[in-house]
Amino acid sequence: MRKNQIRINNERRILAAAVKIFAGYGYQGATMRKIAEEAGLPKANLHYYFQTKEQLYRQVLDGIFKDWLAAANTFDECEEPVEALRGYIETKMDLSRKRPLESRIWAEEILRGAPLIQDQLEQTLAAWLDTRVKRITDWINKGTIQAMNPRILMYMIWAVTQHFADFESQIRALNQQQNLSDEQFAEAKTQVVQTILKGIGALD
Amino acid sequence: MRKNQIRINNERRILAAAVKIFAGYGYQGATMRKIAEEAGLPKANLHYYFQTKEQLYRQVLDGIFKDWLAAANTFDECEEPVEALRGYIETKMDLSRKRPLESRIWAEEILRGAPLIQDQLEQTLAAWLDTRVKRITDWINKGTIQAMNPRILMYMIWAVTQHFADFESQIRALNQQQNLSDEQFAEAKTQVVQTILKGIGALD
DNA sequence: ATTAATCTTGACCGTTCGGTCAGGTTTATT
DNA sequence: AATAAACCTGACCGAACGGTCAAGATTAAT
Repeated sequence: MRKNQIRINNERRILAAAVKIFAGYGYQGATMRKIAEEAGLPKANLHYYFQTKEQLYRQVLDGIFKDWLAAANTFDECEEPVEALRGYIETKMDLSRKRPLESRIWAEEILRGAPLIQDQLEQTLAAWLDTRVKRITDWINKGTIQAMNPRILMYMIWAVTQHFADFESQIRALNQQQNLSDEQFAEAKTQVVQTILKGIGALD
Repeated sequence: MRKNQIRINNERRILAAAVKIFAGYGYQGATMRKIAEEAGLPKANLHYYFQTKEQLYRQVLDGIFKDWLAAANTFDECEEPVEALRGYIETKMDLSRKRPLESRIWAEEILRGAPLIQDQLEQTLAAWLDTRVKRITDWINKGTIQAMNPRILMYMIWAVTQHFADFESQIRALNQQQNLSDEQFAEAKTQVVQTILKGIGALD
């Protein structure tokens, strides 16, 4: 029962190539020719599976968005703010480390004013954020963490964790032209968690 | 003694238009036609003052880089970590608020791997960072702030402050389709400063 | 007033872009 | 074995790109 196997395989190949090229050149800078070359397929073949460049790009964005939301599981499963936030920050840091390309595509889309994902931001992401804001507000009301604006806290977490993916080339230039080693990244992860948790009065 | 007045005027107009268009569309998405239209000049005239699109883009980046470094004055003029860091963070936040376009151009350049400014990053910015790292290390050795990796602290500050410019469209989508009001932004500024300073043990 | 330098611009050029399509090949169904 | 469905692809298209250029207009210097 392995119908469509060809389609499944080729779509996967094309999407993987598209992630690389979109991340490396941006939406406008990426060309169907480059993606086809990266995928090892003729350009016309891409248009057989994805009618337009924009449609291919949308599917890439969809995949990123799903990973993005899935990273919140830890946040939801933990009762206490220290565990929940630590887990969420660490998961986001790991995502930046393991899948920086996706983070960069997302960042560029937002940078350009989110022309294609505005709806998703205003609907899905806004709802997602609302429920997390409520949880943080509960913690504040219970006195577990200090009073603050939960939205700004989330913005800070997103900013810092994604920075290690989005600004990788800057960090490399400031680190003797070397990407952060596993040890350096682990140190960064620890320090980010500590600084934020301590910064909102969740520690000591 | 107002020679070259025409040149000065037109270069300024073109550069201002270039900032808008590069920020709005990215390097590849920006076209000389759009910039010319924004500047209210014929396209051929742009090439009279700036030979190529890349040269125009480089000059835009140079201007941004200078502002960027100039923001560090507060940092250098203050003796104590709380003053110095608070001043630096606030200055960077104000830059994000008042000149988000420049921040976005910078971000896109880094996102693409910094193809045109790698040298500046490795030379000027690396040296700039080194001297600030030394100052922070002194504070740590004196026990004014807790032990940490000063570089990661700087990355965090950059990430958070620039996020409010670079991810403005995301923040707007999560804020009932409204840009942050002056009051909201002031709140964000305060919270960012408080969280980071408290997070590194510089407060209380 | 004359000359030189600077500035302006419409028309044009080669290249590359996203996308199309006809016709051939391979795979699945009966 | 025959038919249908899915897949493949070289060649092509109009549009838009960055950039050029010659010829004219304006400004500065003498």
